Amino acid sequence: MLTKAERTKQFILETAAPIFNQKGISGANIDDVLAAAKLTKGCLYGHFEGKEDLALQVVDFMLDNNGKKMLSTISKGKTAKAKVFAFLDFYKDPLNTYLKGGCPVFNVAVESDDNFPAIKEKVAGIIRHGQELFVSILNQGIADGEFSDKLDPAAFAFKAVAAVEGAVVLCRSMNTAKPMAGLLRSLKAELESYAL
Amino acid sequence: MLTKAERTKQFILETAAPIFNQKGISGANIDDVLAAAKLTKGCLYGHFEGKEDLALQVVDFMLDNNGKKMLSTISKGKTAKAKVFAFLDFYKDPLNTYLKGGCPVFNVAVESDDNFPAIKEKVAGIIRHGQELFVSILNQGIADGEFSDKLDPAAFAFKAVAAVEGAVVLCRSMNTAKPMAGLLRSLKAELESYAL
DNA sequence: TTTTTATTAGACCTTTTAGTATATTTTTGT
DNA sequence: ACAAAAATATACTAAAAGGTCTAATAAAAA
Repeated sequence: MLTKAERTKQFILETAAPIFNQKGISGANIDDVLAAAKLTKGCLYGHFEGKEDLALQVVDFMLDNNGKKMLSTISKGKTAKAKVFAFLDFYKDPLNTYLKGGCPVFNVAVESDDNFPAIKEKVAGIIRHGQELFVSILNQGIADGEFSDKLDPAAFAFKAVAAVEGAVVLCRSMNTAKPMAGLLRSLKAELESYAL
Repeated sequence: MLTKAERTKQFILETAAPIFNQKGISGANIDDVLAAAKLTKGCLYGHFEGKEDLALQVVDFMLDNNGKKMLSTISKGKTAKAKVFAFLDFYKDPLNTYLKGGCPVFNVAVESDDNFPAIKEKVAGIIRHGQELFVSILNQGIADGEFSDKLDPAAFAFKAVAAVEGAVVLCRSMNTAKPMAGLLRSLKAELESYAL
């Protein structure tokens, strides 16, 4: 069993995550988190050194969660095609993301870009790792005779992720999930055009 | 000739734009802007009601500029295909954007999403308008016999913008412009596959 | 159960940032 | 060039946000 302190810390991270994801690292403040968690300064500062530390751990928490969720989603697909489709469908409801405020990877990438070098490196690593995984899935698909070797795994992986992440932002801004459906259809068709 | 006050205001907006684009609306502060512009409070508050007003006008300034730049870029293309290619090439150097900090439309879209409803609506309008323009260019291309009517203008317009904008963020985070080149090639090839 | 230790509440302090008021300088129209 | 008006600098105040300290409470060990 987790100790009381560990549970409280976890609870703070869980409570802070949607606040940071929606308001951003700069926009979120300690008092918001405390009010949402119904906790007080003394408690929070018993678990975190300060806002910077909290922000870093919240980001870690969000990105780790996202990675796990993504992996479990993808692993449900048995074939390469099914894995890619599962990945794409993960983004089908951009207005109601499992974590309020859209994709944390992307949100953090945008904000950390010019402001938080340590966090930027962390996200960059996750993005790179995601690309590698995507590429390895497509390569497996080619090796298994699922796809033609005309398929450029790196190019498709990047295109798919860029498109889908960009689409989340566009959809959320315009307040409609509709264009996402068309995009997912198009990306699926594009992949299927390489099917053997 | 512009009055002194108008020039100063313009200068403040120009100075503030890269700061807001890089740090975000929440992350940017008045003193940053004043230091960069080598101006003082009294001056700034003579032109803007407060931070909120400044933020709103800086956003307007950035988005208007972007729109003008985009339009002039696109209008250099004579055919529909050339216009779309010009649009795509606009994004070819994501690490060195004309305005420091990446694409202001996207940055503002991400941050305003859950925090600044008025700004969110403004960006949403710009995105919608951009889509309409893109679609009308593609429709013109179909009407002119440049493209097959198998081309779905709305779907392609959304896909292209989402991909390119998403790619800017991914490239900036990973600190490499390389994948963007492949993406632009792929989007161009995709469009050309509908050429007659 | 009692003692010890860890955790949390709440009041307080500090720093940062936004905003104001007034004096001074600079424009601008005559 | 001069007077009126506008624009700007400087010093100040206000508010918000971050961070600390101590007492009280709750958890865990003896």
